[in-house]
Amino acid sequence: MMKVVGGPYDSVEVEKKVSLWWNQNRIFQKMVESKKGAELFRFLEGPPTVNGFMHVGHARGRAMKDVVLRYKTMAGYDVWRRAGWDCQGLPVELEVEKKFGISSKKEIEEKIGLQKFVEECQKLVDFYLNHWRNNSERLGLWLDYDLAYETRKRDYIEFVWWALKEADKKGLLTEDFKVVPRCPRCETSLSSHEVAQGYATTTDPSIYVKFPIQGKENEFIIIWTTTPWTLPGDEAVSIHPRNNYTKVSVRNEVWILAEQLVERVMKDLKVNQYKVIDVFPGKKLEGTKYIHPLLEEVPAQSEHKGKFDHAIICGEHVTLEEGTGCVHTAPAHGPEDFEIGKKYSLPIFCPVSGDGHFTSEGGKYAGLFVKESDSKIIADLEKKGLLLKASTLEHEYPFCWRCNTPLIYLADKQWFLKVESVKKRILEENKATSWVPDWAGSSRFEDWLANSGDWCISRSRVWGSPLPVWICQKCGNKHVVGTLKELTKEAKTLPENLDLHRPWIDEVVFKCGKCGEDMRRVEYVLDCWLDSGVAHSASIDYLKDKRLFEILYPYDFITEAIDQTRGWFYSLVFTGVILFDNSPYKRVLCQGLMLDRYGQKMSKSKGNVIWASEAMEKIGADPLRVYILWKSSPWDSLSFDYDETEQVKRWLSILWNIFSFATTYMNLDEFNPNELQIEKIKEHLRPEDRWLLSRTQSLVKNVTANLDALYLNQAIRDILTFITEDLSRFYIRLIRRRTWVEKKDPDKQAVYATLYESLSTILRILAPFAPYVSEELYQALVRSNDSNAPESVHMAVWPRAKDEWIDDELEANMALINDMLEKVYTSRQRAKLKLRWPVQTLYVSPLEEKVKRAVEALKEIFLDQANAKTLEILEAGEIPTSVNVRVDLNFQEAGPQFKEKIPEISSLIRKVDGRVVKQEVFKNGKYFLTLRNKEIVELSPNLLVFKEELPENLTASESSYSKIYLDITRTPELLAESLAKEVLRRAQIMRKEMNLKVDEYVDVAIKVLEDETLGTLQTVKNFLATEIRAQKLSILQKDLELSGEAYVKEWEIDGETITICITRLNKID
RNA sequence: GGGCCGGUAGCUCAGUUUGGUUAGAGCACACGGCUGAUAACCGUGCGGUCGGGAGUCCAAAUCUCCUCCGGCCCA
Repeated sequence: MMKVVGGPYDSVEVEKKVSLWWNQNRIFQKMVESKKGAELFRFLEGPPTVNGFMHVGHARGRAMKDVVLRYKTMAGYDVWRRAGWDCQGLPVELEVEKKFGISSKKEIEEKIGLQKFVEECQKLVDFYLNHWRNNSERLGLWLDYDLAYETRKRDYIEFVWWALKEADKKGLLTEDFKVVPRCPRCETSLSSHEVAQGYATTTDPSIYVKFPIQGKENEFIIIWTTTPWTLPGDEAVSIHPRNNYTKVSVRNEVWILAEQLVERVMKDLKVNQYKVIDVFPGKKLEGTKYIHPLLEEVPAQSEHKGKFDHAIICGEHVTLEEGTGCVHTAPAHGPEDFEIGKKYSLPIFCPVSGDGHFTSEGGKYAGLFVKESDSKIIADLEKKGLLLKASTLEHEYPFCWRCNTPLIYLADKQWFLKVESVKKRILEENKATSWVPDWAGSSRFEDWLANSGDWCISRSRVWGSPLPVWICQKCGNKHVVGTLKELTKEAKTLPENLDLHRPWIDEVVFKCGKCGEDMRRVEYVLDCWLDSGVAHSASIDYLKDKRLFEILYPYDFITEAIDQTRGWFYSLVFTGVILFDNSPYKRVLCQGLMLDRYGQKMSKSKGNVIWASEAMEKIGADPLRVYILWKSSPWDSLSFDYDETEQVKRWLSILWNIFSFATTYMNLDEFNPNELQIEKIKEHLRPEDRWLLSRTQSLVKNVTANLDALYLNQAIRDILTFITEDLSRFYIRLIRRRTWVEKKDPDKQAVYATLYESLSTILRILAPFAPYVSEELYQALVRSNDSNAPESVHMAVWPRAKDEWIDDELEANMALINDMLEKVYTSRQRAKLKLRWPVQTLYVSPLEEKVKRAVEALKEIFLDQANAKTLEILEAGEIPTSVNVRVDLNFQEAGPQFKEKIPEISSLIRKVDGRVVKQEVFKNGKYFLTLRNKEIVELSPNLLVFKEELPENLTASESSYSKIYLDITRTPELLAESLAKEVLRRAQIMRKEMNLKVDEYVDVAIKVLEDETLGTLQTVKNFLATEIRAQKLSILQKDLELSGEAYVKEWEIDGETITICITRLNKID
């Protein structure tokens, strides 16, 4: 027996029920089992950082993953879908710091202790990991969670080490300087993210300094700076190669600066008399040497004698918005300075230590805090006559977000993976990768790759994979550890039960192979992007057993948000090429970002974040998924708006109601889908049935193609349109009457077979998008009848489109019929004719031949839906005989052509029967008129105007395909039928209000006031009795005798009061 | 400053690859209708300088150039 889908659609309720059922019956495991041995589809899960909660943006990416994986599974693949979690990194540390009420690395070491701190990080990760797994499962994302990989696990870290050792063998692991923003008080470096949140307005010195040009008397290059303390570290002056520079004569001196800035600088320096003596492009200055302005104060500078040390160099980064266009360059104190310094092989001279004090290399300033040195340096410059002006400036400068200390940029030793030698391979591999959308790979990612520099992989933090590098304290010998085995075998001291994290790993000491001294670990941890970047192999036990690697690598598919261009997409391809010389992924779906309803980025500080758990509780996982997938292309940004999810819920409700309708009647009629397949009842299929079957197959075809192309929104949109337009709006409405027929009528059986076929197909293609509701409906419609059917819709086979069922002509004809029906409704509305009132005749005047064929083929549907008795199909361009057609000239067009002949032509053409002219014009494209002087005039359609004069009983409307005339004459028979339908409708409302079963019989009495009404109703008594399911039907003029079970209601119909009384026959149980 | 994405009705989006009839949907709003699957649904109406400017072309939302606004990434 068909299980009936009842009640209104309650997504949350359905999902609770289904997920319980899934768990109890181990459906996920069974699904996985059932695909063992099939062709593999290899998916690599990008591990979410398990820090913080899952928001709807995360849910979006996870919904996309799930759609693809479920689809591929149903399509017959054995899908590799191991879950993974990114556990380490700064965000976890920051949250733990907050928990302890501290805010710097220094405090971790001094107040908490590394061990306690790391243990707390582990606990926090446990907490969030649990949250993420629960919410992912609630969302319906089916991954293999039990075997999930975690970047904090021993085996995982071991692989990261192995990868670094491989990189080292290839000469790609190096130590180098990097300029990083640093808080001198917390003694820690800050990430760019941290820097961004600490900008504030502050007052700093603003000084102009003259740098004497070597070998020239009184010639200077003029620079401007707000950080005098960086002058001891100055190594060069940068100028823009393509901007013009000038030599300006001031008093007895020559100054060099950018042409464009001369006026402004002179004004600022209060120099009134000057003369520009030369103008030339900056490039010409390259290599010009100057004397370091603090050479005497900072003796270490005199050792810098390279080709470009203390020289003018060229840099595209030089702007002409402030200063002099000549930029003092200290490679150790600015990222841009550092970059250009490397290009010109300048020394990375950093006379400042991590706490912001000058070291002994700072000469005269040794021991001074940088900010305190500013005034001393200014005074020294003044003394030497090199200072042009010292004032102050208000500007934006970054401060430490924790302690509000101004940040300083310092060069620091860090570890890098070198990119140069592998870049070509990475670019090649990226070209071979399939990106959706294409531009994400071919433009955006390629641009990033082409411009990427060496990857700084070291972090001066605690909670991360430790850098596996040990350095000899004496001779500087370097030892990179690649495996645990190597560690345990070769270490000189090894703590018991070694945890690979800090602080335990820091206790491991090696003996130097060269000099025998102790080797200690370099106290860095690794960038967490390196952790996730090796997920391609670290997640599958590569070091222990390569079998999985051999079948999985490279993976078929990954999908993450567009911001992973610089993150995971990059770290994957980088490590893949380094280790295995190819990219770990073949295809990428790039996801857009999730914004709030106003298009603003969601952020905690704005307070506009929508958590996934909240959304799922509020609207349910299915509606959330469908909404997210439906609203925009996967790669476009999406503004999340709760109000809009209502629409999606309504659509799913329609689906639910369709099933409610279908299962109710199928159950009532004991329809058995297994006995009655389409093939068996083929000859009873009506055109609308064949149409629905055709539409269903077309839909399957489109959805499959869109899923293959990863146009997920197109796929779900097509499904939703089919459900609302084709099924609900059209087919169900059309076949409703056929389901009311008693007994096992083949015409009704055809409806059921058709509906069953279509609905069971829809469920399967909807399953990846809305897994819960699809399951619930599948269990009711399919599984309740067929114990041989797959246990779950997610174990069912993806439908293959049956081309032989697709009838393009039928679909096109039906579209034409619908177009015409719209016009009928328009006409009815104009004539104030309710659709419930039948009309006698409908004339169709097709404008194209195909319309005629469509109407002929689907005449019955057309009449039925239009509620008309007879249909007259006219020839193309023909007009019903009762319509008078008048023809006249289009004077605007005809005037210039015929000029003085116009009056005659006009009077002649008016006398002709317009119908004849119109038909002639329609057939031949022209009409010939003979004038009194025998001249023959050719009239083309654009010269003529036709005016139809409709008789009172006709109303007309026109579409691009046809013209429709409706005969609205109301005969007594039509009036009787109209009245019957009015009464019927009200009786049906009453039945519903009485909560009668659909097929329950009743007694009915109808009281009318007018004799005429009584007579009219008598003529349709049988019709009424059948439709209301009245065992006894009486139509009276006297008062009704009421029994206790009777339900009575008075109605106003066309100004007359009609009382309907319905009596229940069966007792209520 | 560079790269990429987007800008179409009050709102959310199609359409742009490949130029071609009157630029389409849904929501919202107004009016009307339908209803024994329906807290549903249907019709009609209202609503458009296709961000702006210039160009190419018989023809531009669509191609080219410039420009403005928003977003992401990089400097």
